[in-house]
Amino acid sequence: MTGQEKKDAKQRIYDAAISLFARKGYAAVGVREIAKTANVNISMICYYFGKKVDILKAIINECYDKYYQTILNIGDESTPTQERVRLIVRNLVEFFRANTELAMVALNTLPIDIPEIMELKIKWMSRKSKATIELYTQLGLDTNDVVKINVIRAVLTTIILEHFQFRYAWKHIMQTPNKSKYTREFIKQETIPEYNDAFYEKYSEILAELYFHGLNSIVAHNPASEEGNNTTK
Amino acid sequence: MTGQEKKDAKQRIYDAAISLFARKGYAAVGVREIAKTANVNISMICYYFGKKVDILKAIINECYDKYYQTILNIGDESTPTQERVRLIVRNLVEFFRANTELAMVALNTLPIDIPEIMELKIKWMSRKSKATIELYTQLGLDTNDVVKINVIRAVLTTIILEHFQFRYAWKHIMQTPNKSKYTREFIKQETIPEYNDAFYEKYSEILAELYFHGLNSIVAHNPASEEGNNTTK
DNA sequence: ATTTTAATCAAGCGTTCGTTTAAAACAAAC
DNA sequence: GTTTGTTTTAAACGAACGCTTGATTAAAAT
Repeated sequence: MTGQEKKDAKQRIYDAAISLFARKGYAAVGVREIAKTANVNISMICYYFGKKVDILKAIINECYDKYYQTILNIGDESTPTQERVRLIVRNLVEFFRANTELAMVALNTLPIDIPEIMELKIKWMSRKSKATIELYTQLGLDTNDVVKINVIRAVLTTIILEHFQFRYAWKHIMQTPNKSKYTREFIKQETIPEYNDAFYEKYSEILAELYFHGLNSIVAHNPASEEGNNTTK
Repeated sequence: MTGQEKKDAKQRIYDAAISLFARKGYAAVGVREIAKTANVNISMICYYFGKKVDILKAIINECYDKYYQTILNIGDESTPTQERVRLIVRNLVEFFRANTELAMVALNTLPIDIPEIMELKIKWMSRKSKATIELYTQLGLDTNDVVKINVIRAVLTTIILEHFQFRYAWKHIMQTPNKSKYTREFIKQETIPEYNDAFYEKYSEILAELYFHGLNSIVAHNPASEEGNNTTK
């Protein structure tokens, strides 16, 4: 009760940063804005995190950590293939639903010109590649076919992330008080459901269906006019 | 020959901005850096574009304009469905291939806190929604089923964009002189093909396959335990 | 020959950036 | 009640930010 009622300053800074980075992007948010949102002094950020980029590091680490717990928790090779696909879709959807802003920041931030972030992302992507190979093999996919791998590499994550980004943007569009002509027209034209449990149950089911049958079709796909240029290391 | 040899200043500013925005993100790039890269004085940017945000507007407009030329150029309803899917995938891949940086900037920039950009994007997205309805109908998709629409809404664009973002990032990873342990390990572990015409022909074919069969599976999908909660406006 | 227009430049406006410092406030421990 | 270590504060550092100004140049139009 001695001030434990409110979250400690570090957590408030962290939460404010996630929220602001998600909405504006990492570079567009200043430390002063984070401090103000978190109701702390500017130098608290330095005190708890060091540099601004260290907040981003913490965000990326938390996100990928949770992300990999998610995709690893889909049973082993004894589980039927379609069931595993259903599980991975369902888990991913739940992950993004529970960590929308966290995932938006971690997955959207362009790392190319921030070497430390680039390295961090590469470290995690390296893990992911290894983790997914096993699933691809079970699906019957030729993991030496670089084209097929390039097509499906990040399909699931990307599709789901895009959905939550659209949902996130939509929420902000609706909250904007003064809407332009185009915006009002767009709102009228789009049919947006309630994003509740029922929606995401159906969403996961349909996405799993699409993913499973899509994958099966390219596993079976062997073009006639192609010689084996699939192991071009 | 009177200085027409080099592109005019406005074009140099525009090209520099696209390249820098793609690599670092809009907010992380300053006008001074754009001017320096374009080899012009800072005030030329104001002279030709006005505000910094006006460069972004021009980029977004050019991108979406080309984008819609692309997705509209896939024949009409008399064209066989699978052929139209093949066409739209092929065209989209060619579009992203020819305009990678332009598309990265236009599609990745977070618009929520820049009202003018938000409006611009909404204007274009509104057009897209209308344009794709016709194709969905031909595919046999129930366009009143908000869940199915939510699943496939931006699937194609998102998948292809992700591929080119990965390719873009990979190029920069390889160009970095001092690579860390993780990076070297990642490079060794990944098999990256030559991204030439042959690759993208096969890539388009496989993606079209995945998309077509995935779509067909969800068109046919009618869950038993669901009553009609699909018109929840 | 004179005026108009378009293009370019150096310099600087006020503001905000990420970061740091040194000291105050506070807690618990002795 | 003093000490000790943690948390918080105000103030300020130099650098970079977006943007503007006023002068200069060269070509075009009159």
